[in-house]
Amino acid sequence: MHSPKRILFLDLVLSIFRLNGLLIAEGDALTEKLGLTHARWKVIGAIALSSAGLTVPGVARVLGQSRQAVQRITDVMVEDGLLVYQRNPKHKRSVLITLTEEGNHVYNMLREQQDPWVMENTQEIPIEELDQTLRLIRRLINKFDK
Amino acid sequence: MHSPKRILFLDLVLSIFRLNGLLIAEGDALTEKLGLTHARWKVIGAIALSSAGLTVPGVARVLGQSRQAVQRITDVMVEDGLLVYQRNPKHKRSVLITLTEEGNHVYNMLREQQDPWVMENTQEIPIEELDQTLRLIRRLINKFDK
DNA sequence: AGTACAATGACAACATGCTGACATAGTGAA
DNA sequence: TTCACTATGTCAGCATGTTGTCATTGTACT
Repeated sequence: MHSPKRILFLDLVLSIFRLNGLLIAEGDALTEKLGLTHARWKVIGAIALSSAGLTVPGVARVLGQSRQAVQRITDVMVEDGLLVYQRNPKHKRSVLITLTEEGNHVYNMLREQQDPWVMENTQEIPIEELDQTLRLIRRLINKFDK
Repeated sequence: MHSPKRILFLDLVLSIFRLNGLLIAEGDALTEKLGLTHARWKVIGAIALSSAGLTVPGVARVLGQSRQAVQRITDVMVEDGLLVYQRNPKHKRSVLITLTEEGNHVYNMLREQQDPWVMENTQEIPIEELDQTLRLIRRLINKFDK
């Protein structure tokens, strides 16, 4: 009933919750000077990583969020001049989101903050351990993502 | 610049975000019939696990959240009859939170849902892998939790 | 004892997430 | 082509999280 595995797994779940919160706080601190929040750097990151351009529901699928939540954020980011909606040759209504010049600039600044942060927090951790952990996390994601 | 480790780590971070969302969805689905939401079962779990009773800021510290957020949830849960505030012999203002009979009942039902869920999702995963992953996650938590 | 600092409760403003509902556009099969 | 189904944008309501502020209570040090 209270098997070691059960305890271990529940502990892992709670730790995921905890780490999630801490990572968001880290990211927010990292990007505070850029005027970004976690909702925004997630979107910027997703778009910057996509070569072909993404639609709003596309970003939502990548981030695993509702399209409505993403739409609200991108609407504000377009107003703020970080993103632009561009005609989508493949779809009359669903526009593509791309970074403006300013959006690209912010992304580059984000990278400048992020790189040393990653360095600092991974240098003592063997790459094999990171890899093993990522594999297990992915395995769990696949289990739950239906 | 785009070192494998950097990519791996950022991938891990994104996967943590993703898994966090999926776990919350899983928990919500699991406890839907009990009338719980993730904000509530987190609080119930924290209180049930503490033998001595917890204060509102105490729960907040355990969960890594703001005391205001926890206060809001517990106030509603007291109204709903799941929790009671009890005099704290050690502090005139800061009351202790305990489960009511109904709260205990709900927690037991939660356990009945949770146990098979844990079984189902861990049976193919060696305990060593869970342990390794938990250790790395904890290591990262300690790094960021200051 | 007195006093500065920390902890707590309470309230407010705001950001972000979800779901539901509706109209419209796109897609694929008969 | 037509028609059912899916995808998308939009609006609304709500749950949950954060931070900031203020008054009050506790605590610890001199």
